[in-house]
Amino acid sequence: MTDAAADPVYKDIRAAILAGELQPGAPLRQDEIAKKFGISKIPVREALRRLEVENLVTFERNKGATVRQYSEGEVLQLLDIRIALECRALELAIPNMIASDFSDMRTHLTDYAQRTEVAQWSEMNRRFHHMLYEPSGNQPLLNMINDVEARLGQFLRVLVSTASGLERPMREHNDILMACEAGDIKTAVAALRQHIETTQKEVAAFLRRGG
Amino acid sequence: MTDAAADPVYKDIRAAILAGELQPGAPLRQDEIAKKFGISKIPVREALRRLEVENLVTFERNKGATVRQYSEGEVLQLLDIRIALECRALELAIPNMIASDFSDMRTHLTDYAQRTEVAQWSEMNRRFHHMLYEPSGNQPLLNMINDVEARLGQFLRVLVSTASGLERPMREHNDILMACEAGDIKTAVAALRQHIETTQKEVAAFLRRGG
DNA sequence: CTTGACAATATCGTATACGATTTGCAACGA
DNA sequence: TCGTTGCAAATCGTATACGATATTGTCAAG
Repeated sequence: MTDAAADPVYKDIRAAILAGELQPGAPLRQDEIAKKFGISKIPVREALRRLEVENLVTFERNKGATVRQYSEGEVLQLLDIRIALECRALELAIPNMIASDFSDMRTHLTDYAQRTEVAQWSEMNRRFHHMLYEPSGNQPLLNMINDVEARLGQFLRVLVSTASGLERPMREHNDILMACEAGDIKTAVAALRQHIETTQKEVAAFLRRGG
Repeated sequence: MTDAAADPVYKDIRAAILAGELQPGAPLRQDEIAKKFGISKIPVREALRRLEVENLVTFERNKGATVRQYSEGEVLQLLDIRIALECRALELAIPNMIASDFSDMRTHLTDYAQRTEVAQWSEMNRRFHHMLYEPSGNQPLLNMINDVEARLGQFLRVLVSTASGLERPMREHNDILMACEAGDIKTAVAALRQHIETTQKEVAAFLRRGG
């Protein structure tokens, strides 16, 4: 973060992994990356180590770094973590929501519903969820949600564009938002929880069929 | 982890921070650490960067690393995260608990109650909580709980030995364990939640009095 | 005595260099 | 043909070296 040379490397590689441009298992050669950015290996290594701690990259001694591959079980476990973090975030956020928050979210959902490009669904979905949690004001919590999101990213992007269509999530998003507007924390949290649990079931089914 | 030279540095400094030997704000000089371990600065930097991503250390450009200082608000927010993660972990763990888990926890609590050394309370408390969550089998979740625990460590160690005594936590621990033995997820989670919320209130009070 | 400018020192960040390990390939023998 | 062995190239991990930046101490002017 404070590190001039490593920072662009970190950002670029991270973005490439999240966008799916770098597939799991892809090797990340230090010299190659260093040359590309016109720097030495040392800041490159620091960027890669950082991604390692974020669980996006794996190091093997004397073999270097590769884009991390998640097992099926881990994906389901990460969704359990999402349930924990996001339900709590929503619970904390609802009492802080104001009129403009609701209208922003409504606008976003309307926009979302009209998008036909499958590629954008994933990003818009992500954005809606974050709008729900931001009023919590709990930055460490929001950061953790982002981290988990990043780890699941590759996987869910594929899933969203195949398994679940647009209708079911949209309906559930609406239900959650309505409960928020009513200030009904219990209902909203229950709806969010079910929303993520359904995703979890879809992932499980997707994997069973050999995704 | 895969990194021979940096690993001992990482472990040592991390342990020193968690044990409170390195106070928040304390500078971590690279050359000094390197000499102490008989290595160069480069692996030292990697160890420190790793601790930075774990939020235990802060870097300032051209000023180096210091042990991170948490603000009062952040401590309370981290406790909100504990509520999220630990309640979920317990929920997932209870269905997997077997007789030996219960007896291990009972034994531990009995042992705990007889300790008179305040210094040990914090560690025994930590251990009990982890025994509750381990049967969840969700390793990524357990790792996150550990991370949050580490960030709160310095703070709670002080608190446990001052604000709350031994009686109240022990009673609550007992309540949680009894609900687990009864297989009553709802009651157990509610009790755990209240347990952490009480800690949160104690921290808030402690800070208000200028801890 | 205080304050500001400047020099000396300490510390950091990273490029370069090099030994260590792994990987790819080719020559050889079964 | 196929598996082995050994060498060459690729890649890694880290020590050393050095320019850049921050910190500290000194001295002169006010």
